[in-house]
Amino acid sequence: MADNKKLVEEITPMGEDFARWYTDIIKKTQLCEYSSVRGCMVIQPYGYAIWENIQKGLDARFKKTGVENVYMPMFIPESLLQREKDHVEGFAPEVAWVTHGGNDELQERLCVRPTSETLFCEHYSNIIRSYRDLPKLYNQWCSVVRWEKTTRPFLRSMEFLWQEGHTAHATAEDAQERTIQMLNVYADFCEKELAIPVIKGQKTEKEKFAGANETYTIESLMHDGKALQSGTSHNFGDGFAKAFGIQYLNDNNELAYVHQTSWGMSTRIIGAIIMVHGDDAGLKLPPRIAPTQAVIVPIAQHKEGVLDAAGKLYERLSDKFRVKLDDSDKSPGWKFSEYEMRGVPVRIELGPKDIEKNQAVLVSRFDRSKTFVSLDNIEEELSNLLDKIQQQMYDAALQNRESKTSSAVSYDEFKSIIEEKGGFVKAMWCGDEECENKIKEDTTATSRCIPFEQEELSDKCVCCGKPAKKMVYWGKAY
RNA sequence: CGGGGCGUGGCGCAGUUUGGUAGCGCACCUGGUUUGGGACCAGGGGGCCGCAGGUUCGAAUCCUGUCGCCCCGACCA
Repeated sequence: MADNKKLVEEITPMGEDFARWYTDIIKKTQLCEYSSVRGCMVIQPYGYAIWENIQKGLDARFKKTGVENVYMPMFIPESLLQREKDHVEGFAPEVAWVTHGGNDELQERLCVRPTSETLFCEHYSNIIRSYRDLPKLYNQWCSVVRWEKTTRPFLRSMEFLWQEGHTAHATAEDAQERTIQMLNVYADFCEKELAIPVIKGQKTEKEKFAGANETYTIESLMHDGKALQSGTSHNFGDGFAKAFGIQYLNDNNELAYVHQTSWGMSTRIIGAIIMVHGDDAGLKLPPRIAPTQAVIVPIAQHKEGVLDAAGKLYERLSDKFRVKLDDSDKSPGWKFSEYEMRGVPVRIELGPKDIEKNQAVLVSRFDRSKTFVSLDNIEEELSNLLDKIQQQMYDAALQNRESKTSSAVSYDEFKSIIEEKGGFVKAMWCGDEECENKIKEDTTATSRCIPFEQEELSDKCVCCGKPAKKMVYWGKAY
C-alpha cells in the first residue's frame, strides 16, 4: 500500500495549517515538550538523539580543520558585555540578568550569555602574546539564553543548544579564509548529512551580526516556502580585538591586533530537518543522522520462530547500523504508522512467510517502496537503500527549493510573487538599506543573502530602479 | 509589546448560555482472543475544573482580579 492516505489522524495536514503540522509532529514524535518556563523546552530522547548525531558530524568536521573544544562560563559581567558598542546594542534587549546571589544583591549584574564573544575575547587577551600563539581555533558546545518575545519549539526558544566557534588570527586574510572555510563546513554538513540544500552568501549590512564586519550565511527553504537561516559565520576583523585589547607581537617585533571570527549552528537546524523533509505522515529523517536507521517489525510474532529470527537479524544488523527491534505487543499496523511518523528511514518486516523463504521486506520511508531481499546479503541491501534514500531526500529537497525559487525584475512582479507564491525571489538590489526597509514594510520579506553565485537579472534595483549592485535572495523567513 | 483564542484525568475535548452527584474519546493497567497498514471483547485505575478572592444553601458554570499557554503581527539563531 503506497497511497497518500493520512495514516495518523492526530497530525494536521501541512496544506491545511503548516504551523500546526509542525507542532503536531514535534509533539507526536516526542522530540520535545513544553516546560513550566515560558519559551523553554524539554528536549526528549528522540530529539536529543538527533542533536547528538548532529554534534558528532559537526564536531568531527571542526576538528579536521584544527578546531579545539573549550568551555566558557555561562555568566558575563555587565562591564565586559559593554566593551564592544555594536555588540551590546544588538544583544542588550534580549539578555537575562542575574542580580542576586542568594539573598545578597550583586555589586555588578551578571548577564546569562546570549553568545560568548566577550568571554572568548577576554580570554584571548589573557593568553595571546606572540604570533606563535596564533591562530587560536576554539569552539564550545553549550546553551545560550535570549529573552525572546515569541517562541516556537526548536526554531526560537529562550534557551537553546548550539556550538559557537571563536577564532583569532594574525592577519585579516587568515580570518577571512577561516570565515569562509567554516561556512563551507556548515554547507557541506547540511547537504551531505542532513540532505538539506543551502544557498551560501553574505548578509547585508542591515542583517549582519552585531559587531561583525561581515556575516556569511547558509539559507535553506522550508516546505511552506519560508526561508530559514541555518548557520552563520562572521568575520569580526580587528574590531573586537581593539575593544578588548587583544594584541600580539608579530615577527617584526611590532604590536598588532588579532583578527577574529565566530560561527554557529544551533538546535534550530532540527526545525529545518522537520520542515524540509517531513510530510503529512510525519517526520522523514535523513539516514545519516536518524537515531534509528532501520526498525525491525516482526509479523505474527507469537508464531514459532519469528521472534528468534528477528532477534538474530537484530544482532547481525546492529554491528553496522543503528537498528531497533520492536517486539512490543502493539499490532504490526500500529508499528508501521508509528515508525513512519518518527521518520525511521527503513522498516524491515520479518514474518513467517519471509522466514520460510529466507528473506525480509525492506520498506523505504521516502516513498513506501518495498523490496524483498535475501537474508544472506541484507547488510549490503540495507546499506544501499539507506544511501539511496539519503540521495533521494536531497534531490527532493533541492527540487522543492528550485520550484519555489523565482526571479523578479519589476517591483510589481516581486510583490506578487512574495504574496502569492512565496519561496525565494532573486532580484537585483542597489545596495541601499532604504530599499530593504521598504521591501520589508511592503511585503514582510527580508534580504536572505547576497549569494556567492551571482546572476545579472537586470541592471536596475528591483525596488527603486537605481543602478543595481548585487543580486539578492529575498523571502519571508522564520 | 499590540490583536485574537484557550486553560476541565497524560493528550484531545464536551459540560459554562439557564448554578444542583464531573463526563466522553484516545492513552494507561489486568485477563483473553488477535497480529503482512494505527485489532477486538470484558474489567479497572486516575481529575485541588490554572490560581486567588467574591456572590450563593450550593460554583467547572456567575462576578472581580491574577497567572500561564497557543496563534497572528513588530524584534531575533
